[in-house]
Amino acid sequence: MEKFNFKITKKLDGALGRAGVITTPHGTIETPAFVTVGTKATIKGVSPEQLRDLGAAVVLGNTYHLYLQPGDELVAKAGGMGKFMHWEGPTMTDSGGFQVFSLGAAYGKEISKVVKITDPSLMIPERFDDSDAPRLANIGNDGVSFKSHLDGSIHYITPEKSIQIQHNLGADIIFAFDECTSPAEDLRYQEEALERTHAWAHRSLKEHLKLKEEDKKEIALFGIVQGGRDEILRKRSAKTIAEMEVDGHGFDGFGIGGSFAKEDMSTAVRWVNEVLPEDRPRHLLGIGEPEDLFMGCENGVDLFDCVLPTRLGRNGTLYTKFGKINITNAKYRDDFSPVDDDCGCYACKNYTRAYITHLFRADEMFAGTLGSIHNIYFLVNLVKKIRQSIIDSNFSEVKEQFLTTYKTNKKGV
RNA sequence: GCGUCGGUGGCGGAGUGGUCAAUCGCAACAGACUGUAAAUCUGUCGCCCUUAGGGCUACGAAGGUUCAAAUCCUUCCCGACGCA
Repeated sequence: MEKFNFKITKKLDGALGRAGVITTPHGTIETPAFVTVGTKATIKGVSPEQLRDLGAAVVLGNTYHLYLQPGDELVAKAGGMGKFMHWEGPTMTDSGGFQVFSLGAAYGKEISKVVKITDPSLMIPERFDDSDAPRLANIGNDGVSFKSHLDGSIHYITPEKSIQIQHNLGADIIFAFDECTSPAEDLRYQEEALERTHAWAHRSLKEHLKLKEEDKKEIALFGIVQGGRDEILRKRSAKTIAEMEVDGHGFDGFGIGGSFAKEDMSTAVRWVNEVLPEDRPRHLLGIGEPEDLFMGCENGVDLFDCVLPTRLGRNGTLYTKFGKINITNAKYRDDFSPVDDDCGCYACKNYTRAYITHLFRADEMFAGTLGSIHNIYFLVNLVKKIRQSIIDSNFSEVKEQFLTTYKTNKKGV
């Protein structure tokens, strides 16, 4: 069985970017790569065969969701998440740290991971003051108390518990339990949360090494860098996580977490990747718009995951080289061209916009499948092109060319 | 022919004297979505003026009662059912 490792094959001149290969027990991942999100051990609406055929390399499942349903022990009994879901390639699981945010501070609110407001501190306090707002995740220093959205039962997740669940799920790469903070939080809170995330990272690492000793599973653990939008915190976090060790063992790679204001993202990523050691892979958690992918690759990110291709694909928004289109718009009813005439995906090679808009209008399940296949292909392939451009030393040209066309946003073309 | 019930916005269907341009659902139109509480959510949805707001035309048709009618009365048209 191949052990986890990461090799850099080419670096970007004058920037942090690089192309490389991650090896896992279930195959290799050529990086940079777009990781597809299969929260509940399925890419919503897409079969593993379809996923493989469109060129995806990795699937990311979720600790919290799989722990609640069907239960991590059942998944272990099935032979691990990959075997359970019939995905033979590399797998990852997220630790549940994002649910600390999405079911906590963001619960019932219009806050998302990437905020539109340039300066999140300008968010209207009354709107975001949630001290007594209901939430499904409540943070303590030792762990997080979750109230299940499925049946209301209470579950206390500690770093140790998250790692135990993840070892049961048995992915090739797992993440330390962290606290993804809201962009609306002030610096004082970000700092407090960061200390907690660091303490949890240490406990995660310790538990992981202990379990690895016991279960002999070839699982790699990534530590997560947080720190909000503050330079000092981000760099401190990167340094802390990078240097963190238990019995001489550190993290196998890194996650860059947290939520951002769109404009902050590139600086935050740069701050972190300037500090993180070069020889271990970096995963920018939950980010995946095309312009973000260029930004991340340029700034030394090796892995991205994002729900956007599947969520948008299911909801009728499709990527094209001219920007995103809403395929349910009336103008596509009699448009017999493919979604994107340059696209080589199954949906574009075989179906028209008219047909896909019909499927959406008729509430047919296949609509979401075709939309997801197209969007995943689009993003997976975009990152592959970026990777190739790093290898071919023409990243800037490829970026410039793509983004210029993409921003024209010629809807209807 | 007689009787009963009913005719409301693209459709279904509330409302049964003022707070009704008319609840709600569907359809339609548009928007949002970034480690998935999401095959979800939001907005618009009679016409005109630029939003707050204002004006106009509307609840089968035509008359009428009333300060005020989708709502009451009369006649007519149409539909369902019942009796001949």
